[in-house]
Amino acid sequence: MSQTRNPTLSRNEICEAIRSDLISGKLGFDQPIREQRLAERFGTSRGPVRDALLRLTQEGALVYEPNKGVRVTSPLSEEERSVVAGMRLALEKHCLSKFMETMDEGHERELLLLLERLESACERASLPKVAECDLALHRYWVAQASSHLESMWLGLSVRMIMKYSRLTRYEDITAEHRRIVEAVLDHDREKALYYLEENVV
Amino acid sequence: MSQTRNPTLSRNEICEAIRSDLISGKLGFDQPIREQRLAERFGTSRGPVRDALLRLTQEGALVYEPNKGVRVTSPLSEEERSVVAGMRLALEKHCLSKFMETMDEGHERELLLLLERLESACERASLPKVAECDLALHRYWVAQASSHLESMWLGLSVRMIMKYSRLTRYEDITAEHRRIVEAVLDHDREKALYYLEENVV
DNA sequence: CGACAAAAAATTGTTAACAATCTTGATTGA
DNA sequence: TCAATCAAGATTGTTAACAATTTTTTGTCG
Repeated sequence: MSQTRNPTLSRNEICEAIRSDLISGKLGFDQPIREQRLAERFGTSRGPVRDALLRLTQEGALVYEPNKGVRVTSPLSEEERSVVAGMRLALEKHCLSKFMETMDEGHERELLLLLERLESACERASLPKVAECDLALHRYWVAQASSHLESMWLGLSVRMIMKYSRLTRYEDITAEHRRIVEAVLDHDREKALYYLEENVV
Repeated sequence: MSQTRNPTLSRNEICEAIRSDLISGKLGFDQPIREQRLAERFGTSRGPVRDALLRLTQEGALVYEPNKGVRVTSPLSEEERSVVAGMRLALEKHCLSKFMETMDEGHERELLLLLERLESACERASLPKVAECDLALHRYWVAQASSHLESMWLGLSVRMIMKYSRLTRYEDITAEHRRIVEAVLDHDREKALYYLEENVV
């Protein structure tokens, strides 16, 4: 999908595109990443590509070694994973709670749209898209609550979802998120946070 | 101290130097940052400087706007601060605990060295140095426990300490950290985590 | 004097060329 | 055959020049 020659994407778009590939697991762990290849793919020079790679490195999705470039980071251990999941949950609970306080009709429409996309991806059983839509939905309320917290959340979440379970059943994902969104639309804070916890941990 | 013309620092060193300036509060909030000036200061071209700025942007210490460069990020709200503090505490507790399991004599020496530096900075009442040494000590056990978690921790901590209280009493800082380190050297896990919590929150 | 417009300066964004480093494969000698 | 050495290629690191954009200054008109 992003394999086609896209003429002149901005730094940020390049970053999102590579991150999407990482989330969807197109790139294996420890696989090296070549700047020139990416530059050709995105139709730019190596400069903007380097910027994007550096950013993903700081995010933790890539690992950098001097004079050797970057490679896909190794998976989190179970221990690390559970610590990160706890941090992500705390962060997201706060953001969802805050988001619900200031939510208007536009937000509600957007929420339903993102949920629909996720369900559509689940129906097509397209794992990369499912992972992407999953993150996009969660990211929405985090971003609305605080741009400061959004970037922190992104780093945590990308790392966690890179190991997105190949075993998860799609109907579960759909159901879990539908429950959250419905509680949010009902302005039922307790229920929303409860379902969120079930989903994240 | 880093104002002197340093010939050819690596990307990482440039990043650490700018981060140090941010921690010590040399740069005011919303103050724009010019690439050319930094390039001259570090004796390189704009390329490596851009890399460093981009990295600090992802870390959350700087904010980027297209065609306008970066500026120092605005302070966290009290709410955001408390969420971030909680995340940092959870992360650091896990790391300190893990660190204590595999600690050897070399680690203990390093710990005492870092503590001495912090106390020395407190005696000289040099706030920038105190903030830097404070972070360096905490960073040590986090880095030893997990390089994966180190970068996450760094982002959280830099943001928090950028608002390092001008009111904190230096003897408190010294005492708090001495208590933690002593408990660590005693292999008293419970006590170490307890004092850590008192210090971070 | 103030508001608007145009020119100038400053700054960021991108690129291509070159330097430094690492990797690979062939060659040589024991 | 095996190991060490060296050369060739590939890759990353850095730089300077140029393009695009923004900001500041200047000039003009009402």
